[in-house]
Amino acid sequence: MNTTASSPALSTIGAVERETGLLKDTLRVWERRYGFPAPIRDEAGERLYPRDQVDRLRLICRLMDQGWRPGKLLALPADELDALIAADRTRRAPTLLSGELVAALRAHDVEALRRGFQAALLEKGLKGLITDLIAPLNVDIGEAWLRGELGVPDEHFYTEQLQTFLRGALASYPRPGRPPRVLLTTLPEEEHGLGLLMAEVMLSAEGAHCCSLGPRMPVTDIVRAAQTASADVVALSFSAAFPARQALDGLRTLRATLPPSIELWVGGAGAPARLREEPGIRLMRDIGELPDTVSDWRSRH
Amino acid sequence: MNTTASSPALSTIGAVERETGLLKDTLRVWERRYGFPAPIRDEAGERLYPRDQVDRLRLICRLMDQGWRPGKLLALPADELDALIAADRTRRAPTLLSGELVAALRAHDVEALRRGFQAALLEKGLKGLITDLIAPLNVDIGEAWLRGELGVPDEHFYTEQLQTFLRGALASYPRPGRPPRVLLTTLPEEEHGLGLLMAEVMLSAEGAHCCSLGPRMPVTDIVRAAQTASADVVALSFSAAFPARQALDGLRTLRATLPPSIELWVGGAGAPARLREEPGIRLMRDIGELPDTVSDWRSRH
DNA sequence: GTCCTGTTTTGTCCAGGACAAAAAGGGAGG
DNA sequence: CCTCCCTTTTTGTCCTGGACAAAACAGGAC
Repeated sequence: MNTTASSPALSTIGAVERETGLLKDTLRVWERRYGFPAPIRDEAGERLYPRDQVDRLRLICRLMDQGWRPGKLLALPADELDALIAADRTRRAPTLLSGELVAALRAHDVEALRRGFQAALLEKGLKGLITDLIAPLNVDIGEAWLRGELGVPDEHFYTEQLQTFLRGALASYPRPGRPPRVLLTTLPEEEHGLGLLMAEVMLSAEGAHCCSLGPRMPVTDIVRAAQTASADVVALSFSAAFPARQALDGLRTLRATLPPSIELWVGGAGAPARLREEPGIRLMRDIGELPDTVSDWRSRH
Repeated sequence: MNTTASSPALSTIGAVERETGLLKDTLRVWERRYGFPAPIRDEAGERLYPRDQVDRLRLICRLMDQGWRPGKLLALPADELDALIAADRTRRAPTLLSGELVAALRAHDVEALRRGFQAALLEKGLKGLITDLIAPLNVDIGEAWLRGELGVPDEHFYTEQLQTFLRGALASYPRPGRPPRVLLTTLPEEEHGLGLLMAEVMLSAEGAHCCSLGPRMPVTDIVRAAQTASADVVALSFSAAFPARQALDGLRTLRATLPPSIELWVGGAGAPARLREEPGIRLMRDIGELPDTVSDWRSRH
């Protein structure tokens, strides 16, 4: 087992920030308040975080994503933390994720995954593939990751293969599409582009004209791009971890800046539910609603 | 009045950090030492950066990427800075970037771009497309962006379309490949995946077996993944902006941790030149070297 | 030219205090 | 019982100004 020397045994506070996403200030204030993490110091008095503490920080981040509060977790001794992770692991039951698929992911078996996608495509068609297989699969994989059954590389590997598959489908679609012209992107703080890609495939399958800008687009630029591309609709996606408040603010600004004639469609697990009441914004709770929304748009034009 | 929107007239220091990549500490120390940026303060005494200062910071970052030193730039009055940018704009002449292509990018014309790629593919083949068109085009587009001829959305749009095109090619490749088995990824600090994708296409064109993990992979996980996927080669890519020192450190750690039987190939504009002398690491200055490197590997096995 | 060495520049880190935003808790009223 | 509103606690982010190490530069010797 290769527990030595990889991703250096001691990390500076900056490295830990980059690795865990926890700001330097947060790391320092946790240490002051809760006594954890407790990095050692170099000759100059600078913090050096041992790898096991960084690992534990990662566990803590996981549990926080599930609603635990830092105060509780940081006060906990290491073994109780492990117990919590273990408890959580048993609580969540895998639903769709078959043993074969997990095996394919863990072995990084390009072929097996491709075959799986391809088979589902033939059986259900492209839209069915996304709504019935990919969408629930993403949820399951996220949960399996939380349970610790899948590692970082497994998840990245899945994302890559899925992307290649979906983009392959996209590339072979007949172009150009017909209205509505849809501009797809995410706000600057949202870096996940997979939901966006799924939406693009669904829209293309409906024959819509798609123009994706990928993730991380400033509001000003979205507005400008929507105008130069003469888009009918701007579609945004939010992943689960996106802070609801930020989403709401960004969307309101965007809605206020965007010409009223351009519609604003929003989806993804992180799309704030409060959006229902927001005027001029169309919220989709499920990616399966996309085709109907397109038909609806067309009947109105 | 949108106080916390995505690109508001006033940004907090944290927002500026996320937007420009300059650390909070750096922003504060610049202010202390050079008197710029000079944000206003809210009632609580917290910095609020006006948009024009953030824009100027972005200009400064641009010039720094070209070798200017912050001390010079920050002491400069605004108009001289503009003059510098203008001078730079004239100095660099566009080489390959045709007027039509610029137009297609700015209009976000999906079709025109696709047709361009497709034509080049038919004429030169996949490898030729990448080495003769895409690789120099990337450089040109980067420079056009520096000159201010292309905006953020234009560049994102290009990236998206190119990705769809390349992945489409990838999806239609015969599988599985034959040895070497190559694992592709980037270090955690490197988020650009386009170079990686180009490499994957080149390798697939050579018939190699590729397994891409996408960007941002911790060293520990790279090693583990290379072993579980029984890779013969780990290939890493670095974009131009990557700090040379960090690259060198990461690569040395990786080389030391990776079993000696697994080769380490490195490429991209940000791959540090010093790597030449590094034992056990194969540096490619140009993506065109990839096929020869594969042949060489095969003749050795 | 290339290599080495001293100097300047530059980025990152520290401590410990402050405060605002978010979450939790606790009634009052539908 | 749930929902709304208010208070308290928790939590993250920002502040100052000092320190220092790494990188870039400049100058001199070979």
